[in-house]
Amino acid sequence: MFPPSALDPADRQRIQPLRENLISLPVTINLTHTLESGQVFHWVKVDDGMCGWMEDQLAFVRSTADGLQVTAALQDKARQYFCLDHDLGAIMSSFPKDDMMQASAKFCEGMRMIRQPVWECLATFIGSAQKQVAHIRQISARLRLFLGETAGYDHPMLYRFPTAAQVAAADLQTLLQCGLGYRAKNLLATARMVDAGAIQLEMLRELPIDQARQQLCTLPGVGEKVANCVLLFSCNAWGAFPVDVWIDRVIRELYLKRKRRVTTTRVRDFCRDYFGEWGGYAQQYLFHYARSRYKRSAKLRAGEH
DNA sequence: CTCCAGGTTCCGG
DNA sequence: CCGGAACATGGA
Repeated sequence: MFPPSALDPADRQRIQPLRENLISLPVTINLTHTLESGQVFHWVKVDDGMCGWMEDQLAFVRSTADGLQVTAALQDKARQYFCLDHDLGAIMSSFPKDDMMQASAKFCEGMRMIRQPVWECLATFIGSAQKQVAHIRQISARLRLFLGETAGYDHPMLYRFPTAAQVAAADLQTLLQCGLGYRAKNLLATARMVDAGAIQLEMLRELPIDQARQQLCTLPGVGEKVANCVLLFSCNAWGAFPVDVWIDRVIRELYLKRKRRVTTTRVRDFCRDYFGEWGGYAQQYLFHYARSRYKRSAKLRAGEH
């Protein structure tokens, strides 16, 4: 199985400093829901916590009754990364109280949004098209191992995610070996455009959401769905609402069940109007709940929640 | 083996 | 704007 599900003994020893001087940030957070719900794909379990990159810093985190624990030196980074400035309670209460939304809120209690680096998010989601979450993890691990810089650890996920320049300098063959399939040429072309300055990723955060989305969609392999993932997960656009196959099913079967001729345009407009300015959170909760339920039961059907 | 996965792009109605 | 089909790869 790739990547390895656990750290080898040497890595466990090496990350020990990250587990010292832990402080508790008093917030509501469920790390399993937050880090394993398809927002990010690179965290690895270590004992009772998890290890992974918060932007350019490798960290160990764990949740306890006191809140989120992280080594003191990285507390500011953690506040930023896990969006601890967001009032989860206020956000959740801003959503309609329909059955599906309430069931999702209950199941995903403590799930937070993550502020990701723009390039890493963009590259990862270009590779996510028609791929299972487990496979997206595999691609992330191989990109790190083949193209990223080592940080002195053995585990592939503890290598740095390759920069746009590093991906741009790669050949197609290497990207194919990462398991990207037909997405390889899109990632390569996008990396080269970013590296050449055809688009300023950091500037996207300053633009109105529609302009930012328009720019993102000029990149090969980036359509509306991937663009919305980038906007939501890395550009502070909390109303961005990615519609993937799961969300599409949820909306059509639960929210627009009696409607006729439900087109993709109509699904998109409904989501924007119904869930509001924090809709991205609602989307992530619905996505995670729908997938978790599917794994246990047979099929997504109205009335089962 | 078949089916499907956090889609995008191109093409004819 | 809308529906279909092609596009690679691997887990279930």
